[in-house]
Amino acid sequence: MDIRAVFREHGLRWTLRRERVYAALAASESHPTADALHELVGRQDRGLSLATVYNTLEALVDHGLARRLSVGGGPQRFDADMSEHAHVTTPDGGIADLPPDLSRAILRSIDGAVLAEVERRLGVRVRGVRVEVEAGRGM
Amino acid sequence: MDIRAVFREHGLRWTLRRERVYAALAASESHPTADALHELVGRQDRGLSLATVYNTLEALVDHGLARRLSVGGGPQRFDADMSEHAHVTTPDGGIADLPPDLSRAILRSIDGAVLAEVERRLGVRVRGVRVEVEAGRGM
DNA sequence: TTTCCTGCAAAAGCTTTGCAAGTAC
DNA sequence: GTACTTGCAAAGCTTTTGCAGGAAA
Repeated sequence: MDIRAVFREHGLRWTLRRERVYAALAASESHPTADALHELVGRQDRGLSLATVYNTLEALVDHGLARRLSVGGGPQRFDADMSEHAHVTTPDGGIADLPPDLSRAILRSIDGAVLAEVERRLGVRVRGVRVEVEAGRGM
Repeated sequence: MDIRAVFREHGLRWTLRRERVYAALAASESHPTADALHELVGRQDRGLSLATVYNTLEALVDHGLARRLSVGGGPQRFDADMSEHAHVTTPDGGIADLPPDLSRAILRSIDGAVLAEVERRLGVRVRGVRVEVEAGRGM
């Protein structure tokens, strides 16, 4: 599907730079940092500035086309996969998707009634649940 | 219980500064940042440097007396409550504990068999599962 | 006595911002 | 034409580090 159309649907102005950053993010498996994307896209597009990558990522997040992943410590990582899915974090600071079936199994097992109770007691709306499996080294 | 003894049990050298930082962190409900702790403890202990707060927090984390909380964006937050518990994050970047019973209900509902499957397929050891409920504004 | 901790100041890393010029709509 | 985006450079904020002196074990 045309990226231009995706942007338009999300109320985001199209530019060639944004398209490239978004395409690279969507194609990546590794939940890259802004710097990694700058490096990656910059190989084809020499003039791309790091500031534009940051601005683009913020625009993507604001318009619901990407997520910020919270990792303890290091630079921020981004993910263009907006479907509900869980992550695994490794001791060296890496982060990866859990295989889709396991992701689903975990997320489905969380009882909706408990989330409704959270809403009732805290007076908030639950937007989603983030699940991260912390992996230690070896077995 | 004596903080000195807690440190010793965890193989962490005791100093008055560390005791104060740890006590303040343990007493806090708000998952403070390093800067917030520096400000808080610094009211009683004027000479405390921010570098020492950072060093202390790192030592606490390394010795299993505190956790680093990953929040998207802002400065790092810390938590001295090492029991398995879930958090709620608010749209303004805040983070709070879920009420204990709801925490338990969510964490217990995650099927151990699925985690065993994660270990088998990914060849890792599962150290824990982080759960964060994302709260939106109002209801 | 040995090893580690501390404050200070400087450095390093990540992210945001101001501005003038350029581009999407 | 208007409003938003861009690159550049500078600033801002968070975190780490080197070092000389001091404190814990």
